[in-house]
Amino acid sequence: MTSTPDSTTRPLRRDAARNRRLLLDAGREVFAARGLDATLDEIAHHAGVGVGTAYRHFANKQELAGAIFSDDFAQLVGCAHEALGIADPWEALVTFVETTVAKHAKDRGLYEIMTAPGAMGEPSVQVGDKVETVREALIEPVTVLVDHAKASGCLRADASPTDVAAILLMMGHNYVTSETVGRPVWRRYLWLLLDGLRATDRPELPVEALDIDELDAALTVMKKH
Amino acid sequence: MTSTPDSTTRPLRRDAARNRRLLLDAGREVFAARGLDATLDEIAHHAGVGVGTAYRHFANKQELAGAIFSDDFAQLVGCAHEALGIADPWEALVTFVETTVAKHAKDRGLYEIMTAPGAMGEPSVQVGDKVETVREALIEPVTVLVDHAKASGCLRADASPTDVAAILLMMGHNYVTSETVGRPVWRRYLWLLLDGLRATDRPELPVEALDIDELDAALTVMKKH
DNA sequence: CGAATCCGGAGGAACGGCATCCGTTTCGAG
DNA sequence: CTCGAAACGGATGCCGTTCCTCCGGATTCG
Repeated sequence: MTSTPDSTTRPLRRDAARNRRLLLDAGREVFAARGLDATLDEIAHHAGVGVGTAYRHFANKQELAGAIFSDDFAQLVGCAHEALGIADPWEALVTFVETTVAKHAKDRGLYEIMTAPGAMGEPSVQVGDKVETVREALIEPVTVLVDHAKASGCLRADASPTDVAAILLMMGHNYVTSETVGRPVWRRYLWLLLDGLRATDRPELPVEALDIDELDAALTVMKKH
Repeated sequence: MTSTPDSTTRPLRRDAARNRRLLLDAGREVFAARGLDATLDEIAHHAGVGVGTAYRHFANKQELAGAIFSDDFAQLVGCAHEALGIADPWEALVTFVETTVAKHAKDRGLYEIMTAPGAMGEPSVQVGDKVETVREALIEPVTVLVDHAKASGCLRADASPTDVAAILLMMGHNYVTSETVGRPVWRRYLWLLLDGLRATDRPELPVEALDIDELDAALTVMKKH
């Protein structure tokens, strides 16, 4: 009884710990570069370990992805709430959108996992005491952000929180482009989209925005490639 | 010598002709619905014929796709040139973009083939006497459209013809959404994008537009999924 | 009617990803 | 230092996909 062996937290052997870290790092890099459909083989090789090792540490890709991206999720949700503290409502909204998009631009895996719900083991975050989907956790703050911006008249009145999601979606195409041309072209098009969102005596948008259920349905269909 | 047998144009047997037509129709439908990566097997089955028949009529998917989409290409290029005849420069530009996008919304295959250069046997059109890529054929008229709109002050001064391409690209996400929610949501976001393009004392866009070569490079990379 | 032509769909070949298994190596407690 | 437990690694098998061929039998048309 010198060391009460805890059934849940085993004291990992040194090599095991090292390899686990190597795998996580490699996973981060590879997912960021090639997206979620990178192979565990690929990641293991990149980490300099065998595939078997990878599978001993993580039951499958989903688990690895979960371990890797949960931080980013938390950060993003945090950012949304921080943005609520910004005085200027337009700046608040833009800040959130821009940092999110910036993260996506740097990390293809993050974009894909946030964009393909349930595709990779239902991305989730700790918010307070309960665990939620990232999207669930973002709905509320984004709604507030949008409402404030509309109330203050800087965001067009016919905008909707789901429009933010749609924009995040649409931006996807620009990340690959930006990488291949070696210039953050995505900023141009984000700007363009945001300019479209601005309120300056613009005609009303022709079709009603998505509601949350529709958005979910749409995302779910998309994940099936 | 009653009927000089032409080596290039054989008089197709009746059933063969019928099946060929069936295949083309089925191809149109299936490509439109499921995109370019539909299987020839799928198309054949949908046409009510065997796979073998499909492969006797078309060496592969590319050939079938070519036969199917060349019409649309021609139409689109035609539309671009017609738009040049419209008096109001903004309306001219919007007309072209909107009809193109509308076609894409109805036909996922068309979107994909125009968006993934060389992915499916280099899409081409007859323009006058020479054969060009659709994109090649569109560059010139679109450039003129954009220039006119800028000159007349209705299009923001920092817009570029490649922005039109980028918009076409970005719109891709909205078609699946529109289908699944059963409402042409794509119109909303096209509108949003166009509103972003409008000229009303807007801050200049933060990053320079793509040039043609960059656009090509980007598309080429994207086609590799 | 008969020869030329076409049909159809079972199935072979090639591929790529996922996950396992087991002989070998490394760790670390005593 | 020794030895058993733990971890390693990658060859290997499995499975789902897609592409395309092949050939006995049906159709067409002169």
